[in-house]
Amino acid sequence: MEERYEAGTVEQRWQRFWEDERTFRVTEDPSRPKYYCLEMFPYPSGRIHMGHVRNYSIGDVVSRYKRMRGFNVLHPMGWDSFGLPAENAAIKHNVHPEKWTLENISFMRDKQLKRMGLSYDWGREVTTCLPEYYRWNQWIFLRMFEKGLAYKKRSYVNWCPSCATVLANEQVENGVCWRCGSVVTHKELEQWFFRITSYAEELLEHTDKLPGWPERVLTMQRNWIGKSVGVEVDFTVEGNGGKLTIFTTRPDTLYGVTFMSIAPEHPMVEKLIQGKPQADAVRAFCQRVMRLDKAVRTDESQEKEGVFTGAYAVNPLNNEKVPVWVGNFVLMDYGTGAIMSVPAHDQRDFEFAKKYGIPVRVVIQNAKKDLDIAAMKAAYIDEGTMVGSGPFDGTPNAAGKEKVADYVQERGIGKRTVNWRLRDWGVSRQRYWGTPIPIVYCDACGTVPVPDKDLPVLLPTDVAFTGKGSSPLAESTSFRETTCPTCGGKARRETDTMDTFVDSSWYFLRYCSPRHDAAPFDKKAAAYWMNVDQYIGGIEHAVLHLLYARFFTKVLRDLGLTDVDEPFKNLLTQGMVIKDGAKMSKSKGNVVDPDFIINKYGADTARLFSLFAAPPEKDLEWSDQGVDGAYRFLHRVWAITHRYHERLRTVRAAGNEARGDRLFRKVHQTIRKVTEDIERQFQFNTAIAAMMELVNELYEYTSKDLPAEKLPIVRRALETVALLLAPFAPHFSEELWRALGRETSIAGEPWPSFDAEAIKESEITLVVQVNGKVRSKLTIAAGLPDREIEAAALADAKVREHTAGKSPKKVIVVQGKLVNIVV
RNA sequence: GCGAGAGUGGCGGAACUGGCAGACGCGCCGGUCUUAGAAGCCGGUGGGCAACCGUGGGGGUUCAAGUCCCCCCUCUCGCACCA
Repeated sequence: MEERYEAGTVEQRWQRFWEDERTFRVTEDPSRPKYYCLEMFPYPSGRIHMGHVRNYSIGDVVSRYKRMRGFNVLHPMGWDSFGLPAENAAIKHNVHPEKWTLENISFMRDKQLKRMGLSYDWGREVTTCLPEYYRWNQWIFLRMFEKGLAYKKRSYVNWCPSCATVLANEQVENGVCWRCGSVVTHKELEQWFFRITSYAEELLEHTDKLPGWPERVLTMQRNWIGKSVGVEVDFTVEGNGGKLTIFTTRPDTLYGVTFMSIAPEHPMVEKLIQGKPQADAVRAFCQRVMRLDKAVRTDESQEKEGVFTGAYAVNPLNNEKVPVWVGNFVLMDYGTGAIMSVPAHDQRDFEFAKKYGIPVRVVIQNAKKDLDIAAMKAAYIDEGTMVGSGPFDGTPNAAGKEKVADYVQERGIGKRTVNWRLRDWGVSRQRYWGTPIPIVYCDACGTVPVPDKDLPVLLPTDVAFTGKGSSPLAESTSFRETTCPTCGGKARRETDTMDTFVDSSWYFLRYCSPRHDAAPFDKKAAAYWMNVDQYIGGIEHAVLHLLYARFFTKVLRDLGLTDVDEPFKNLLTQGMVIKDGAKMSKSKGNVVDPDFIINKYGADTARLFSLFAAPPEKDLEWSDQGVDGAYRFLHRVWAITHRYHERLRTVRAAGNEARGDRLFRKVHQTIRKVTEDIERQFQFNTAIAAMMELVNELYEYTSKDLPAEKLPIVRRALETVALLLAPFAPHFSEELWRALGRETSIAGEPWPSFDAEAIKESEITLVVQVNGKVRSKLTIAAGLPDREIEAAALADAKVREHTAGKSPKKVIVVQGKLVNIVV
């Protein structure tokens, strides 16, 4: 053993060892319990950042710990490698996206991740931009197409005029493109969609079956899915006999309707204004509203405006005639694009009615105090009794909701419905660097799926990246022109590619059998490994990726490929790494480069610090001095091991015979503490603190000349430190283990167990309080009865001082903790 | 506005079912070693001269409250014209 700890040499040695020994390669083994630990795979941007270091350090502790506990641990890594940055690099630096991506991957894998000493089974690496992976995206797409889960429709989408592509909702930040800052516009395009709404109900219901997920993520998903139960009711348009269908969650207020509002895009608008004097004004209004960007339009602070169409609709419940307005706040893509307005019981309708002088009619009466329309300053939205509602008068409104719904349904003027906020998932992207959509358009046969035998539809490499016009695929004649698989005639390929979220929606299944070439994954392998026991990643994917992955898992289950309903059993959302109180970013100049830290201190220090500075789910404030502290701790462990390793060569580690020894007790207390902290929600920071305490105790224990008979206890302590530290600072621990004369790899050693008997203290220190204030401390034998403890406390000199001769009114004894004397 | 989470020394953070607030680390102060310094090692470190006071503020329950209850303030994150 070297006298000084040189992280670089140590880490290289063990990284080579693990690689040569194939230490972390795994296969299915039904005789052992499996554990699947997964961190969200990275986009190969070129360099890892501190967020990755933290994410992978957390996952690696979990994996190595579970491994030491005897689990067969699947811990894979791969690359989410399709996406815009590669293409932008191509335009800017004239390098092909594939070359750029693959080079980034080898750099990040070989020069960065492998230097962190992560226990990945690199034999399972998955790279989504390779045909062997994306052909299965295409295969799954075709299965979904067959089941009607993938379909094409015209719709309005976010469009960045400068990047010349559709943007996903998440790529639009405050109405501008996340990448170039251009104002995002809307464009009506024919796009492919996945029918995620077919699974809305199950996606929502199963949020109750994920106790291992953070509540806030589940809440975000529930909000996003946005289930809303209500009724559709048909209003007849007076005069032209047309029908206006509205959706409402408040059928109990149907008798209070005083006007209707429809979206400017509503197909009925033209019909309603036909021949009316208002026609031009309405058209102008609609034009003006529709021109606005979605972000502006749906901003709540946007003034609520409307215009009367001149038409009237008839309320089917009371046959009353109410005016139909066009409102700028009515959305065509939610519900039916038309609403009934009840100003007395809806705040927005109330404001609108006040603004335009529309009548207000109370139909839900407040039981405590009658509502007075003239005095009302806001809509009454609380519970009450139905009034002015014909046959329903006197019904409590909660029950009224059901009764009116039944009534409407019986009379055939409407039906119960459920509306979802969740939209179908638009997956088309007008970009090159993604999975080609396996569809061919033939003038004779229409939309034709590419047959399985022709998969993969390869991305052509000989395309031009100009950054102008349409996407390189659309410009590529050789790609676009093909023959129809059905009739053999001339046909053209779909030139859009798939959203990269498709890639990440099932990669965790691919890891189970990454080289399988008959299906996306081997069913048996997946049955053994799935589901993911622990998934770890950033909160930013709370809705998108995590919802899509859940959706895909259910689709694949329904295709008979897997039996699991949910992909991720437990989810840990780790906090951000921040510096000087702000997220690390180039523009703020507060970025800490992982390479720099690893070169200077080694990976073990980088890992240890990022685990020690904060609990995993909280933000971590980066501190250069804190890193020094972690480094110093490893040096301390190294130094004391070095001091004893020669003398310990022939010494066996102490066992039960050492019970009662101070250090031996601390060893076992530490095993318990570290084990509990890992098991209890991965509290690595306190686990590391406990190891530091043990090392501090060890220094104190050895500070005076140590008799030879204590050496077995020192050996036990050092071996335990090495074992407990193994998941956290793996290279370092291997080296200690070797220095202590052990020949095995510590990564395969069983996790130490503690001896409950050894933990027990023979003497305990009790706090003695007088009237709740600490006045003295008592060191007594453990396990004395309350009576004796009380007597000892009352006899204490300092206690007598504070009780001043008064006799105690009450004495509380809490075993092992304190005595409180009340006078 | 609604929902979730948080507020503890100079800093990051501990404190299991109410039971010594501040574990551990950083920083700072002192000692040792050294010609000197760095590193290491050892000791100290919430405030206050003290009685005492201290976990965002104010009430309460309790022998005992960071922890439980009520009211309020601040911050972070999500949702937010969804009919």
